[in-house]
Amino acid sequence: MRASRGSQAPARCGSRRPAASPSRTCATSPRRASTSCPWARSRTRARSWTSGSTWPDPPSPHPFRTVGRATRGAEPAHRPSAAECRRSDRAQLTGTVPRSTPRRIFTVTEQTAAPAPADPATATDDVPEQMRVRREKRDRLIADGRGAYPVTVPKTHEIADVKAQYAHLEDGEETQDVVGVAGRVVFIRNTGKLCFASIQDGAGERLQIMLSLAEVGEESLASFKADVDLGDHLFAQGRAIKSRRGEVSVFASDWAVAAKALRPLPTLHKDLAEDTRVRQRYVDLIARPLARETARNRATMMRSLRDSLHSRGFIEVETPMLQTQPGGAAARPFITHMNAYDIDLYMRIAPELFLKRAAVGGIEKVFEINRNFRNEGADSSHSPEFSMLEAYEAYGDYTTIGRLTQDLVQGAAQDVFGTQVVTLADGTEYDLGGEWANITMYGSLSEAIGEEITPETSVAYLQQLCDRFEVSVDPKRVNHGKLIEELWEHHVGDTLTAPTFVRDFPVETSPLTRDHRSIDGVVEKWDLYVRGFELATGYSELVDPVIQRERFEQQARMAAQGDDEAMRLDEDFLTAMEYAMPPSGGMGMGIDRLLMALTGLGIRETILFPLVKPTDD
RNA sequence: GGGCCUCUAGCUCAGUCGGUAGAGCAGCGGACUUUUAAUCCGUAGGUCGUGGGUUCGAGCCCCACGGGGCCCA
Repeated sequence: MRASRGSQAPARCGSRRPAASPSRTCATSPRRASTSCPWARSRTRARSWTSGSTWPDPPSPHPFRTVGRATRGAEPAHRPSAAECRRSDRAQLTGTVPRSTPRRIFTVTEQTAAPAPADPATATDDVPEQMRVRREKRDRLIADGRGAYPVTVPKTHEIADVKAQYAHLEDGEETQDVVGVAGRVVFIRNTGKLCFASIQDGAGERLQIMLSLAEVGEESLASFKADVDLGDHLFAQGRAIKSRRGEVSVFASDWAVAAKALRPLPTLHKDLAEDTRVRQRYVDLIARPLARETARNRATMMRSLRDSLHSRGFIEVETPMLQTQPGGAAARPFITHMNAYDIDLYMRIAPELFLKRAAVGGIEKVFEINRNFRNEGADSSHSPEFSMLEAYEAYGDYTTIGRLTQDLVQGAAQDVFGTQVVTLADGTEYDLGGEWANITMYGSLSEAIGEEITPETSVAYLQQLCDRFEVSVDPKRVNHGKLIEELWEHHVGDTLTAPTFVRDFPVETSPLTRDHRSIDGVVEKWDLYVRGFELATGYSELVDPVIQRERFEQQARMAAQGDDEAMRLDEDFLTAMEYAMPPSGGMGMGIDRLLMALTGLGIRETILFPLVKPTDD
């Protein structure tokens, strides 16, 4: 659907362009993923020598079990991580975390790891001092047998759980409850015989660890001071207490570096520079709460969309991303090559033509959320790869699909933020609630320029208007619809702030949309504008295969005139349509743009790992 | 495509009139058993995006290129 518009920036893909999410569904259920996913397969194989031919139990709440199992297997080669893993014999026997506190939780049972040899390529003088120092600390931890990258640590509690469970303690009150916690060190304060460290988990929850000379002993405390840095993953086991200053803390009886960081953390009190945030999102996620929040909000939003669609009986499908012929939108595709068949393939610019094939086949309420690729510019609202939701509803039309779209967006706002009045990044509020405005393209344009413009208005006159208002149009694409669209964007598009459906577009702009049921020259299409940009588009789908063929032929003529975004005739798609697709409403919505609409962030903030131009060194 | 801004220590940034480069954080050494961006003493750290040019002398002026941002088309 949303394809044909050939206008400028927003029009290009406007509606259908969102962002990205790494596709790794197979990673979440390793036991089931052995057949179709090569990644999972290789993982299974790699593991099988330690634990037999089947997968171990689901991730054990008692990491020691895993340790025991892992260390029983013969290490095939030098594997420092296994050798470094220390474990408690007692815990291994019982499979539980000891309640009484052993002096040393970990004892090295195998010391096969040779002290890491200095790597001449990296341990030389031209690495920054801080990296050299941290590498030396890593080497020392390994040489001492403490380990810098143990296989596992006996973590028993999440940080948030400890904080909640012991929040009631009085200042300075101590318990005898022993917990094991882990997180990244984000603060260290050393007052001599007592050290404080704050560890942070992936959600940004922080917990204070206290290490005293009396509790851990001189050697352990000295090692902590010497070898633990900001940025390291730290495990600590000890009693849950509340400090004299009222902070829930773990009073460590033992600790371990869970993973040594070789690079220093950036200053946590200042945001990273914009460019660094995007290029090193992993650092951004550690350092900036909004980055963490956005990644989680995106996940909530995706789940909300899927839940809303599933609850309405829609079925999610996946359609080809590698296509022999790009279609479903007016956009330039990426081209790639398939060696086996020695043919060029196109990365899809839209899923539309395949979703309609699915509708022909009887998947009548169907949707897909996935990536599209458009070989066009990249700026603050366009990414070359973006995620889009497309949905088709048999026996619906552009009105019912508009209602669905409003419900989806409002539901997402509700699920992510608990309200339909969202607070944007700049602090302003934006109201997505209520019934959204409906205007028509010709009506709103006529009103804006003060004279009646209709589908009958001549191209010559529209060209005059464009000249008068200094609206430039690519000469290769001049036609009634294109001129209307450009004039409309110039006069009306920029003025829309509240959520607004703009309905009834010129036929030339929408080759996959059916003619209006009562108005000649326009098609049943809307664009949804939110905060001034195009968020979604919806159609009463064109299902007459004869008219569809004519529209394609018209597009082919536009292509012959030099319009490189014109659609190409897709014979197999027409064949499918000749089996008859039920009357349907369809919509496409940019997922990245939806998150932008909900948060006020730029597209590079809503995409976890946006494409960035490589630096030149 | 056009205009403007920007690139300096691991990070965030200052750097005046062209005169051999600074701060905070983090790092290193030391002190400190309740800190919260701890504090105190000491200390190390630089291809100033890259390449040219002007100049006795360039982080600074000029040109080109590269990365990023903003605004326009």
